[in-house]
Amino acid sequence: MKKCQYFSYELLHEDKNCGARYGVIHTIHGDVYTPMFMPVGTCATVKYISPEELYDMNSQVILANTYHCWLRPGEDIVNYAGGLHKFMNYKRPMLTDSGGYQVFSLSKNRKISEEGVKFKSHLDGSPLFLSPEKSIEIQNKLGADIIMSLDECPPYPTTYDYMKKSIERTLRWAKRGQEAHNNEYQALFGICQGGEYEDLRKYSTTKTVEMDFDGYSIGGTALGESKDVMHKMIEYTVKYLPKDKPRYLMGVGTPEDLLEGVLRGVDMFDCVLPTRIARHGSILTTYGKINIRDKKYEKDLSPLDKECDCYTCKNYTKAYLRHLYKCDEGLGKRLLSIHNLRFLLRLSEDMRKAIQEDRFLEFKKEFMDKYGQGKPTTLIK
RNA sequence: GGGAGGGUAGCGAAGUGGCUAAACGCGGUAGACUGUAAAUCUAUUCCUUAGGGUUCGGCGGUUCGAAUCCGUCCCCUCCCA
Repeated sequence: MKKCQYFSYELLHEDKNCGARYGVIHTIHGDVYTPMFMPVGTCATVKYISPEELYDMNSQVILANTYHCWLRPGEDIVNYAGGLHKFMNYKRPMLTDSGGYQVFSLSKNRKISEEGVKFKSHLDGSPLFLSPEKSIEIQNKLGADIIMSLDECPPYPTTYDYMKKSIERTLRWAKRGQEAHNNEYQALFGICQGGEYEDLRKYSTTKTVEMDFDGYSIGGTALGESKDVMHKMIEYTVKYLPKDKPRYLMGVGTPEDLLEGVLRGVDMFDCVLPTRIARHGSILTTYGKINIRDKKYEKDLSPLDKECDCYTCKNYTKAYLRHLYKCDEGLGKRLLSIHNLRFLLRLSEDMRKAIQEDRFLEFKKEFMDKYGQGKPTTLIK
């Protein structure tokens, strides 16, 4: 195992009134401030968005996905090109997911064993085998600043017995991945699972922490559980995490989920939501979610969100964006994605500021008072 | 002037006596989307006071029953003169 000497986390300030924390992560590609939202670029690109546009919207870390990059173009080609940063011309820090989420999302096409996961490629059905060692090997070649240990992400709900077996196996996989890790420039995060079961969350978390990772991820949330359950999953995990390491809530989420996570001491988030829903016409605004497709915006010459400072809001009207959307023009998807990403990045900035001033709770209430005035967002049944 | 084929919902297009208010596609109107198998998926789309009402170029027939059969008129496309 190669321990990373180029990665560290500093807790700069804790809000006096809640668990929210402001910090900085040092990497060889620069410093990033937390709490932060990380845009997802599964196939080594944030869909429709260039690196320059990401810098402009003050994006810090972006993600790429091990499973997808493994299939195309292949980790050796990325490595030959000089790693993900050079390959895709992104100069800021990057993170790769381990393929653990595909253990969940491709569940119809895979089989889990102690050794690893057998997949059928979603592209052509060809057989694939991903082990903890293989995942780390691929990620070592991809060269992101932060990499993830391969985990099993069981669906929600999962029985207690299965979850117990699953977290035991994920712990063994974590150990194997740690031993396989062979790139001193990369920080390795362990992933805590355990579903909604308090004792399993505690067990998974404390055992993972004992292995001394560079940071800790909270997995298994936002899989269809209620908000209450999600909040409990976060609490059951954060409780056992060390203060001097970053905490990453994987796959989350909505503006309200970010606020709830930060309130409970989470530092990092990622989610496909802003980009995916943008491509489908849904827009996050200060006053709630809207759909640009709706006829009421046909002649609306105002920006998507009057309080937004993004490139799209500074330059384009709803009427034009609606037109682009309805014509299925790529520029529409790009402009809408820019807005939604900037919305969550700006929310992150505002949260950091509020925490430094010990007024996170007030900020959260003010934000939700406005955001809730729009159409209620029922993202989880 | 002669011959042939057509006119079905906003558009394209099935259907050729009852199971047809009428397949399907597009377009329209809405909804969903949380570590991306996602430029995807779902609902809805003649009118309606929800009981019904009015439709398949127009009009008139045949029939218990017609978008479907018959007559006639209008219009469109192609070929020959």
